[in-house]
Amino acid sequence: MNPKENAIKWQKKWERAGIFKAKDNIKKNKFYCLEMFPYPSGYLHMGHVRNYSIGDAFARYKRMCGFNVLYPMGYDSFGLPAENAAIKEKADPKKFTEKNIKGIKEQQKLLGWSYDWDREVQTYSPEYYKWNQWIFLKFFKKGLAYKKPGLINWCSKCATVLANEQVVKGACWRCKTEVELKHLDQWYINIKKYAEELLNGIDKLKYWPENVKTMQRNWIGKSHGTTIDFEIVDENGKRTGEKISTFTTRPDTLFGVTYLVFSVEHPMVAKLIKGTKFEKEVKKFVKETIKKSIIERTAEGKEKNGCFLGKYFINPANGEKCPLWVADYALMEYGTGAVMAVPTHDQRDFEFARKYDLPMRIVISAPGEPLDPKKMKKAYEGNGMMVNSGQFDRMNNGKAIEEITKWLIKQKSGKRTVNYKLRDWLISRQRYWGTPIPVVYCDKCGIVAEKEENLPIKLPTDVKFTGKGNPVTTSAKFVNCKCPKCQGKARRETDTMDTFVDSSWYFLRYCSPKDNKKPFNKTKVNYWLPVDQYIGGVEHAVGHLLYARFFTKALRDLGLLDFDEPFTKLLTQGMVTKDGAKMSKSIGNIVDPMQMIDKYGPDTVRVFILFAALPEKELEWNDQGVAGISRFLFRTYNLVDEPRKQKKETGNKEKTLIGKLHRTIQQVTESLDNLELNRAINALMELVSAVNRYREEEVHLNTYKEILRVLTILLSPFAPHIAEEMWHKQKQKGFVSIAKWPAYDKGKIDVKAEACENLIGSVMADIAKVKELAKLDKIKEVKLFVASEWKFKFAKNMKKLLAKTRDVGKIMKEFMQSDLKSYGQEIKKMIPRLIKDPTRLTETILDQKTELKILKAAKEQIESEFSCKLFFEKAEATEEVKAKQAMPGKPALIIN
RNA sequence: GCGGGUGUGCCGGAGUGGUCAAACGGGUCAGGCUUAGGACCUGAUGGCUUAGUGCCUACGCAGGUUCGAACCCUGUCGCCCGCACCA
Repeated sequence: MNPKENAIKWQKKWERAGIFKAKDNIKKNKFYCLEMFPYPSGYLHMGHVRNYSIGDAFARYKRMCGFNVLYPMGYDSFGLPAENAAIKEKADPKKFTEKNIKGIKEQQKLLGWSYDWDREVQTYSPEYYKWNQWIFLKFFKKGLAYKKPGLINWCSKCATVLANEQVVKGACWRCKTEVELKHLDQWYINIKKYAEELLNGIDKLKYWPENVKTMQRNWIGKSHGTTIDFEIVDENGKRTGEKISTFTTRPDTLFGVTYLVFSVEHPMVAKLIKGTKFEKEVKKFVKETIKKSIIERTAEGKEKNGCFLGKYFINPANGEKCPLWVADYALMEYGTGAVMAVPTHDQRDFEFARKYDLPMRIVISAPGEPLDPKKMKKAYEGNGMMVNSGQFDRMNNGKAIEEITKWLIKQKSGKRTVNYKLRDWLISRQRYWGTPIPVVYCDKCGIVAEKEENLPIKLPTDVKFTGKGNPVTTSAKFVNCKCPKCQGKARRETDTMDTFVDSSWYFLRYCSPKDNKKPFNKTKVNYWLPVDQYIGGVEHAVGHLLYARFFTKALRDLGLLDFDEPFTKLLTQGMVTKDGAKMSKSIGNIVDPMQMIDKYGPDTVRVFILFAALPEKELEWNDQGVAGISRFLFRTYNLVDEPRKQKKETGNKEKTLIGKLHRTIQQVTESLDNLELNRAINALMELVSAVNRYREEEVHLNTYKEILRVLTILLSPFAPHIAEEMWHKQKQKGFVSIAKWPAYDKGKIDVKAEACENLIGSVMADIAKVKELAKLDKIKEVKLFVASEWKFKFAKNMKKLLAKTRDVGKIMKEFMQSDLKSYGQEIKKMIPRLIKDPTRLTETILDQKTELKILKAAKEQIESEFSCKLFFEKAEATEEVKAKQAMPGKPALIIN
């Protein structure tokens, strides 16, 4: 059998029979297994192979368990690479994308992943992005999508703005270019409105990995605090009538405020310095700071810089007049963009105050020696007793947070505030290959939404890719349009949507991919969703996974669906590495899945990648390991390809092998349920070894057949093509891919037999030794000494004891006081377990008959193989042996 | 700094209170079978020892709980990942 040819053969048969199609059958139990759809880069890498092999094994398993399984695939096919290719190679992005989809799909089919291809979704098609636009309009009408001027992240290389989530360590997530800040008018989606629900919802995601949940919590970044207003005064203490708001989580330190800083982008800065002698210097400072990149500004351990504004403010707590500064360490994006500074109790303020020699005052006492602002080397950020704080003195600072907030509210200079780090999602992109934002700008009517019936607003095709500016703007036909409201002349929005919009709801489209009236059919979506198992990379923890959750909630509030969370279970698969590093072109350690398939066939690649590590852990690619899997699969296949001649008599290994089979079913089933796929394969390997080891006369033909039949079923989620071929060779009907998953019978799992295995193991070891000796012609007779009597005696006594009393402690005591030597250490080890679970007594300890049986078999084997004679009666042991065998344990081999 | 995770033989990884020198696979070594092949089969693979067997050491490090700990608790160190001048 050629594994690759065999795979292709069965793939064609599956396709013809259409066995993987999901039915919108509302009565049957559904299971929605979803993988993060790929960006079609044209080739499949090992990360894909891992992701989809996990999903496929699971989808196949669930299908075989009788679920109505939805297992779809699609392509996240808008995005920059296609457009960059267009610029570079003068290709059409559409053709480029279609070519790539074709390529990647061929490879996916070759791996035998059991998708329902009828439901394929491609985000670049007008039939799909029409609904992006439709949803956008719904959001727009609800105020969830809006345009506003703002300070945005700009990537000069990609020539577009980026969402917050797309800035990684101050650089563009895609090209790693340092991000600049710019003031621009941009489209946003009001995800912040859902911040609270998104945060609370995390607690309900019981089956999500902890790290992903933590990342989302941190990203949303909720903090409770107080907004405090300060009145601004001039040098003489005269009120200017202006107020400044600050956000703090530590209102207890209010009495320690000695100055206040604005961020350089704060709009009040310019107002306060206008026409003063400070104007020139401050402006210079602000300009220089803004010019610096985010990376530079947020570098670790960076010295803080600032500039005095020439104005002051009044601390409402003590009426003190303190200076106003602008500083580079205050961030416009967080809180109000202004910070009340408490040098003694905040490290950043401390550093700043030291540098510019600003006053410090202790307001919270630390335990131990009293704090001295002059001697302090760092701020004290811990808890303690309030001091220098008027009426709040001697209060615990935790209580003071509450009391001072109450007091501020009463004074009308403060309020409780909940602050989030999460910011609204910036979705407009100044690029071509994306969904056009369906609005127009009319001189008369302003921003006007397109009419629904005009959708889709198709991407223009008469554009030039110059590499400069947004190509969409080069299409006059597209830009110049009519206002949907007044029919007058208007300009069309040329920005396109972030591709993360596309992927925020694609999993809904799979339920009714051809619907041309709605983005998705509500009934079907309510049937299939939420996704039961989602699988993908952890890199989407705060991007895609948060957006998709948001979309679900927003669409729910639009009445389009009836659930709150899209993904019930999430698995983030680990990286695939080679030589200890992530596979990458630059390191040159890439393993091409296609080469592996040519050499070994898809089953080997799949099984290796599932077996080599737990799905969520890092996986080190190992060529030798792959060869090992290939051998395992051949060994398995050979069981049916070259069947042994079975006898139609009941053999002595019957029970053992059936027990092993049921144990395997149990292990594979349980492992699959927990997505521990490596362990499932592990169990299969053990079964194959066990089947390989028995002898013809040991098992009845029917038993043998049944074992192979079930083994084939168990193998099929992992190595479906080989399993099909095996199924076929066994003359089974239909496809094993949709065969019924076997149930295991706990009663058939022969615990006794399993315990025997150990014994057999040791006997076998002895046989091996005998073999060696036999070869050397050194023995004529072999005596096997069995000393197992003690076990049964002991067990009996134990049973009696347990029957008398249930006081385990007492038994323990009695036992420890008794003469251990007479029992031996073996027994000592055994006791507590017996106490723990007396019912296992008969299971753990073999009955004498079984043990003798095994030994008899071993004896026969040895005798026939080596034409020697073997004794194993205790009585035959010589006195000498008895003496040496001070501690009888396992059967021992005596060679005369 | 904060948060999440992790640490077991040559390697990947089992094992989460007792029958454990540690499953299964890979590698290596020895042997078998062979129309010699990257196929298949058997055995060995912590240390010291034996006729059989047994003993010692080991699960990052240090303590603790327990009759008994790789497993539970405390502290500590290393590694990986995420966030980070978030007021």
